[in-house]
Amino acid sequence: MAGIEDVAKLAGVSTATVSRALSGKDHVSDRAREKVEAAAQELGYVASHSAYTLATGRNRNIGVVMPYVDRWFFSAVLEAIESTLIENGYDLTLYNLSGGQEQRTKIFNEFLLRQRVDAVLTVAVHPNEAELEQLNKMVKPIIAIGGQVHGARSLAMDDHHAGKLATEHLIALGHTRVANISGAIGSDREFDQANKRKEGYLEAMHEAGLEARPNWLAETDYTSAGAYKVTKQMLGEPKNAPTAIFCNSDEMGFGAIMAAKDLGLRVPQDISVIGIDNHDMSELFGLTTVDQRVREQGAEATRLLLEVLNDPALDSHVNIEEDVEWKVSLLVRSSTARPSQGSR
Amino acid sequence: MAGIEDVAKLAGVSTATVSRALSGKDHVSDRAREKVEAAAQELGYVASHSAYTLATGRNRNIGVVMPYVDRWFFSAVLEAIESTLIENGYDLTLYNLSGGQEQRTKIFNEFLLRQRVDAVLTVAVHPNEAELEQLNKMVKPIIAIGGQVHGARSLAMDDHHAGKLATEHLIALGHTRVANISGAIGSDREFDQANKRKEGYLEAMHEAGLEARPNWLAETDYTSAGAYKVTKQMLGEPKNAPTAIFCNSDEMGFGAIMAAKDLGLRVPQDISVIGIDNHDMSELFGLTTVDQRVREQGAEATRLLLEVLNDPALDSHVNIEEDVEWKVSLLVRSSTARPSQGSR
DNA sequence: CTGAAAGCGCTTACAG
DNA sequence: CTGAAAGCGCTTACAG
Repeated sequence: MAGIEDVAKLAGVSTATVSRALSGKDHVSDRAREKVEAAAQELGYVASHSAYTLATGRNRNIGVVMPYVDRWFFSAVLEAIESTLIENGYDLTLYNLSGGQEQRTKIFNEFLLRQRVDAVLTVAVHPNEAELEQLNKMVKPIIAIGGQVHGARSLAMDDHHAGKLATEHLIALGHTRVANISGAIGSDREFDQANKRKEGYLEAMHEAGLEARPNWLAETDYTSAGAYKVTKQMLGEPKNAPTAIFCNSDEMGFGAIMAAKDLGLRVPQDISVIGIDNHDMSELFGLTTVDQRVREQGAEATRLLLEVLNDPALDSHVNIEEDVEWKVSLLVRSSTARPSQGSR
Repeated sequence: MAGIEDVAKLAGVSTATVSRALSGKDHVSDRAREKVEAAAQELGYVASHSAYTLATGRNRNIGVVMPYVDRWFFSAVLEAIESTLIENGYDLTLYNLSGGQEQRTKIFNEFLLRQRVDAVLTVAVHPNEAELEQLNKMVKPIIAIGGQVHGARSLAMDDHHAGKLATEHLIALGHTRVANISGAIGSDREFDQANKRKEGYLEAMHEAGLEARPNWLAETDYTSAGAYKVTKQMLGEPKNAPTAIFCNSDEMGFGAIMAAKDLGLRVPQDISVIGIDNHDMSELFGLTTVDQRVREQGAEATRLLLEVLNDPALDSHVNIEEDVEWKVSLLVRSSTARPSQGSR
């Protein structure tokens, strides 16, 4: 492929002029610019990125770290991040933590330190102290989605509030026997959303003077299969089965709905279900949910990051803790309704 | 961050020795190696990637191009690719084509030509002639998943065979009124899987001496919402409603099942449904499918690519067309059964 | 406005 | 086995 030298020769100018003409940063005479542009066009010249990086220290590349990429939430947020970055001329390098501790260590201790990225965007990742220290070695901005990171900027919904909101919706409809299916504490140690959402549920129950019976509290992973299993168990109880279930995620909600149907129960007549997310398939299930506008969230976080990167006063901005709350709202569909008279 | 110079100074050797000791490629005395390793450890030295790339021409980075990242198939394949790459010390740079034609052009004409990747892996992308030419300018290996690319290596299932297999399963169960919900031709112009799967269906019908009535042929996008809609329409027909539906993907299968249930039909007693993929949620729906082991497919393609990259005779290997077929198999669950006697 | 030259931080023939 | 030095392909003060 053609290099800057070739372009300079063809245009009859120095490489410095080529560089200036193409970057558009410095003043170049119109005539020189035209010659350079024509030559570059003719040769199909694209500046080598590593040379650019070595000379400037800029990568035009963002590292994105997430615990999974094959779960809906993560893939949707990734899509939004990628689109926003490309629009702004940035590359995206993906690091996924699903490969276990060894891989995780490698990513934090080696990959991220190769000076290959200008900034790091974490999604629902909770770095430990040592990892945070490694990140800070890079002296580059960090922004976190889906949870706060000590000493870094973050954009996250209020999980406690979301859990409370979902539960209050059910209570307001008249439900008193409300269950919660929470993420298993420990299985996803990245985020402690699970806990916070559950606490929101507990608070709503408490404020309404309702008891949260032990058999209304289930834990499983964030999958529909897991929720299916615990829901069957819960609804199968001969006494005190709940009339409504708040699931920590929409995917869990899907599982709960399927379990109810398979037991011959009707949603929402016999059992109400609400989730959190507004998953692409929630419409299909008619699932009422707390919409967290996942894609907008990813795009917004990326914009925030880009702003920091483009700030001339960047150095002083590196790794300020600044927590931005992401607003969520109730989205009512057909999976929730008043409990039927003397239901079950 | 510490540079190679710092390490050399601390270890009391030249930078050449540091480089050799750390890369492990050239012979270095044990004593020198130990000193270098200790110094590198102490300083937390990680080689700058752009300098490495500029000096060697190697990026240890693969570009992955896909039309979406927020659809299950793509996110699952991406997860597998990423894990395989990280294991082998490679980075992954993601390019997603969902941003429209302008973005697509930018990716092929600029991003990929920056010499930032050692190879390109495309997933269900069908580059046009001009794009292919751009790719070939890079003189770097290309491997395609999910469809063949002219002049490049590929790993893909036989879509025609998959469609036929699914249809034959239904016919073998005794169904004669079998419908197909296909991807809308044109909506996903990347791949022409839609066509091939449909042709497999048509061939199976033909070979069984069955007619494929026009109202049994529907087209929609690859979503469950789209399939829901067309299924309702199809099953609502007063005459000649099908007793079985072959959906081009599992997500479409979910939509078909939901539509049937919402009409009060039982699956599989009143209507059988089969998909293609083996989506993570297929178990939940009890969906019979043609399993294409998505993650294994992504990992295998990545391994193939890495093999090519590590082949010392690489240059001669660049962009040979070599189509590897990926085997698929029928996975029977509870959404398919014999048609009931004189059903509907 | 433009060019010669230094420099970014590595790797790797070339000598020894 | 090891070091001095050239070179990878850009950008950007520094002079003019």
